[in-house]
Amino acid sequence: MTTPEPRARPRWLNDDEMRAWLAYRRMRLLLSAEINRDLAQDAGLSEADYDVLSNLTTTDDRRRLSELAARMQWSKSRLSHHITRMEQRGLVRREEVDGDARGSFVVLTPQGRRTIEQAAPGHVASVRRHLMDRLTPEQIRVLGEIGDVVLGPLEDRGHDPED
Amino acid sequence: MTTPEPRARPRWLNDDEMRAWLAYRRMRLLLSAEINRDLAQDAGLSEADYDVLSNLTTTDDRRRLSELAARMQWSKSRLSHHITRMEQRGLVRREEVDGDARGSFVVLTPQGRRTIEQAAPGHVASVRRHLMDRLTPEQIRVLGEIGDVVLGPLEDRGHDPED
DNA sequence: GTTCAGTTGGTGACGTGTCAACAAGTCTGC
DNA sequence: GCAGACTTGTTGACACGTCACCAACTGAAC
Repeated sequence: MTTPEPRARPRWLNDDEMRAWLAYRRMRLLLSAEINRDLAQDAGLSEADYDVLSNLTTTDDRRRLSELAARMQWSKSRLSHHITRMEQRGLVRREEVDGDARGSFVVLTPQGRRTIEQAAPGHVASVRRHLMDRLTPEQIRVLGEIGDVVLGPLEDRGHDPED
Repeated sequence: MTTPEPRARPRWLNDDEMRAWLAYRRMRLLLSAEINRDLAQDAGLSEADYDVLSNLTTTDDRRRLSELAARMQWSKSRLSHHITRMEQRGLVRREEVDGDARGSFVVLTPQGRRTIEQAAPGHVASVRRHLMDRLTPEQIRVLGEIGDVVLGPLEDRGHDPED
């Protein structure tokens, strides 16, 4: 309230910055909605489901819950809840870990594997249709750059999505 | 399942495309979390709250619910729920519309106005700190461009976020 | 061995967003 | 004026994510 300088003269966003900020926010809202819609319609999956499944396709189709959470940058709590729901739909199941009675594996079921394999081509097509095929190679490159610059500081010392 | 061509040879994402796609998704997850955290901490608002309030600051600090929903590209249902919650916190209130008994205005309360005015400088600073000040003018320009290209088709003939 | 700090994962309560259904009101054409 | 179509906004059920908390377990120091 009384801190004099920080609040004093805010440097507002200029036109380009405002345009970029709105672009980012609208994409978060509309682009995500569109891609999620496609995914739900032709595979019955949410984007979150798709992510879990695709991060689970490895040599043996299983990962420790913590490892999976860290990899996806989800909180363990979020993942635990989500796994519970996916378990009820038969897409994954939990399994005990030998040698660490606290731990649990998340394992892709055959149905889960079938589902992700059938969903993948359509999902890629959807990402292409709504995003990639509208951008020039240069724009795609810059988008990647932006991610590196913005996410670098957050992924390191950032406030982890830990519980 | 048996449609031969569309599913046949999916054009997977190349390296730059994958990098851009991951960048977009990680930003959606981490950048949003960071900016929301700041906003919650120093103004007690969610990003959604902030948006509603800032879209409500006009000459007379009021808008029709539908108009506000369209402007924000929210569904009327979402907005109605959210307004109910903000109403309970004293940030906005509903008011009847003369001449259309179905309608209702959403009106900024004095407390709502104070809140947004106090929150704005810190929020801008947060957007700068986490995003804008990390980007070159060129990157900012391209991000705006990307928004135009991607959102154009969605905002027009897109599946409206209507109820 | 025992202690104790740290880790792993789960849980319940809560705020949020979506979807489908709905009531009430308005508008159009006749 | 009135039937039928459309609009406005609300609601309830549900899926999701966060937060705070917890129980069970592990591992290192002593």
